[in-house]
Amino acid sequence: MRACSGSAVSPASAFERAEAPNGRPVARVLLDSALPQLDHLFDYAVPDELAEVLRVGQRVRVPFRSKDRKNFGYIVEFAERSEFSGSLAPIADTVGTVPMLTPEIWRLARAVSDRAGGSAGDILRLAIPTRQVRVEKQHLAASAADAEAVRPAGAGPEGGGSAGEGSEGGGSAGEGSEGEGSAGDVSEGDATGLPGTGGLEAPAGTPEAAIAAELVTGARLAHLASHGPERLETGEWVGGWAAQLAKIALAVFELGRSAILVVPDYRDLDQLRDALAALGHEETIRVDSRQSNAERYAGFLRALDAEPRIILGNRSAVYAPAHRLGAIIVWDDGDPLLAEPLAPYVHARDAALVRASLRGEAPLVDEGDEGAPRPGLLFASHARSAEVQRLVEIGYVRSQLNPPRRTRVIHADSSMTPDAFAGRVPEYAARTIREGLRSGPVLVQVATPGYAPVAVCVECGDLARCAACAGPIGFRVVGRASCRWCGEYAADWRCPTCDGRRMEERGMGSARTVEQFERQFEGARVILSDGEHPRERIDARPALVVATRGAEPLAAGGYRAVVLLDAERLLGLESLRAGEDCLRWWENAAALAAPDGRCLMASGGGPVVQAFVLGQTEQWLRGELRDRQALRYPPAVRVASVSGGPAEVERALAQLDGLSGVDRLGPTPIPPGGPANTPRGLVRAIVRFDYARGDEVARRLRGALVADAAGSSARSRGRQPGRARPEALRLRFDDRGVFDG
DNA sequence: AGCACGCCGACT
DNA sequence: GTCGGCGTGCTC
Repeated sequence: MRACSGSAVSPASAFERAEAPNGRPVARVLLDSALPQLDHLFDYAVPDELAEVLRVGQRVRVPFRSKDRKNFGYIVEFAERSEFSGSLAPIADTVGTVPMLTPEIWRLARAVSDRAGGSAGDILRLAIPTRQVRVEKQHLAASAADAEAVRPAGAGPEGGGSAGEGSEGGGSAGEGSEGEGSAGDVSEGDATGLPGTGGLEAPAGTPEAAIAAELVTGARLAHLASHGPERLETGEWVGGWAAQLAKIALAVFELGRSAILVVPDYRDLDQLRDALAALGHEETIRVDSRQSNAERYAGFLRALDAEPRIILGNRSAVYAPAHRLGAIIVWDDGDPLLAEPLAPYVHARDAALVRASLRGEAPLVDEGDEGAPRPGLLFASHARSAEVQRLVEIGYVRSQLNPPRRTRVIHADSSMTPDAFAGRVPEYAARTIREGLRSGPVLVQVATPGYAPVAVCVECGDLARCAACAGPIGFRVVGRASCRWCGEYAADWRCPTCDGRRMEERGMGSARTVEQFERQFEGARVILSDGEHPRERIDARPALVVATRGAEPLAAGGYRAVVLLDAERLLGLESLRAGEDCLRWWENAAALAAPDGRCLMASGGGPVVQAFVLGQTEQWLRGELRDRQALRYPPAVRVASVSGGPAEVERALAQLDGLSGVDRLGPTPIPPGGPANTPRGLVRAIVRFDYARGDEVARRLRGALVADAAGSSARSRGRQPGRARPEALRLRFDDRGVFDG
């Protein structure tokens, strides 16, 4: 029935499922606008001629600012009466017939933006792609044909859906039994003989099925994935994590629920897509920043259908609409790619947490998503983030107990290899590399891309700095020195200390490492993979792969050895998260080794290296979190940065007076210039607050921002047009970089 | 962003 | 008493 047989149940169209005015004369509309003052619902009259075609979630054009100026927006709800004292203007027009904003996504956008001090419209821009009329027509024609083919039996649009609803009733309360019951339905579903479901193995009884069964009852889990690649039935290799998450997502799907898989980058997407395809699931909806608009919109429309789907995408996939969402699965939430660079800068992890906490309470129409229980939440990774560790420690997320399989790690510290450098690597590491190369590929992870990260004066040895911006000079390419900040070539460089004219390379970038390896391991095939030229996959033949962190290719069968270089350099990065990031980079690299391969930590020492070598990363993380608790650093507390003109910032901070659990650092001047070319005279303060205070802090700072924006039109008059006021108040919540200087 | 409204100074 | 400039605030 419902699950895999989704398309056998004539699915009511999104239009039919959405709430109609039903005689109510008022429509509440969220306008498309970036202005914070307009981030609330505006009431409009439902005109008689549109009463039949208006639906909740629909895109509309409404008069705004004057009778004949029109603005786009979404209908969020209908109401009997309006609180607005003036007379209501009527909705002018509809945009298509598809209700694009589901009630769930509206509540999600509102909750997420409230938490981050931003506008709901900014979230909706991530959630809803731009409409493509051609794509929409195609989709509507196709689903009309589908419905036509199935409906004649006389089954109402609710037939299949409500059957599912019945067994779901106690879902959020029950534990395992609910999962078994539903899993039993699946084999019946297979009997419908639908295309695409034939080859699926019902994974009942597997650990993945057990996790899925928990997820659909609303469980929140943290899971450490085992190291090692896995060969798919198609012959392709993917990370074992991808094979496992694909099975979990598929098991959720077979319980009649949608699953959303959120991953950092497109290489992760490809692996999961392949793993799902190998399990027989080809209908995955992809949400990907590299897609064309038409592709994105087509996928979006499919996600709106009244059928469970597996949705696979990068950070904005967390906002995808989904029918009866059963699980949100986030892979490697510590990866900075999951941090949204657009306002209001909400991390996909936080959006997932909010989405998984929303329980449907709104009145339902038909078998709408509101009726479904809360989705489950799964954070999976090879290395836990401090944020998820915190969630585990406060008991909000449950840690999976089964210990992951881990590549054997060897530490070749300086005591083992007393300065025996024969080239780029110590002799012990060189031996490991040579041994590995006899039977397969070897991975060497290095800290820095390019040729050499640093240039120094040949005469006095001082660091070379850019004449234009004072940034550090390095060699991205052999012989070509350029500024690492602004990219300016250092052609006529002069040492400010000794007036020397020549500089030389210091340190080892990936390109220089390749150069050295070609000498040190003569005859070996040396392959470079870095951010600029990433290699996604390599074959099983012997090769020495030099990769920067995060750009390691997947090797068929896994690497014979994984060698981690430059630990001191990575740990020396001036970041609050340096230790946590290192553990993630190292664990992810070690996971690429073959089951009988080795991981060699070639240098370094100290607690982080020790934790990695001994496999005691959770203990280290616990200690780290305790330290941050004591220092009031995130994620033990939340932070918000408040920047702008000194007066504006002071006004905003004054709103927080008298709130307990809140303290502030600064304001301090923001240095003008820099990478973002900050204008002179701006200041920034950092507000730290307990999680319990988050709603209140966001509400008050947001209030200050709205007031500032409202008064801004007056103050900005007479200024050069087009440019935003530089001293305007800016808010940024939970910025991971605030303490990194 | 653009428009209306109101407060205040200057002028027939 | 009234016209109009400009600063302020609202937009259903």
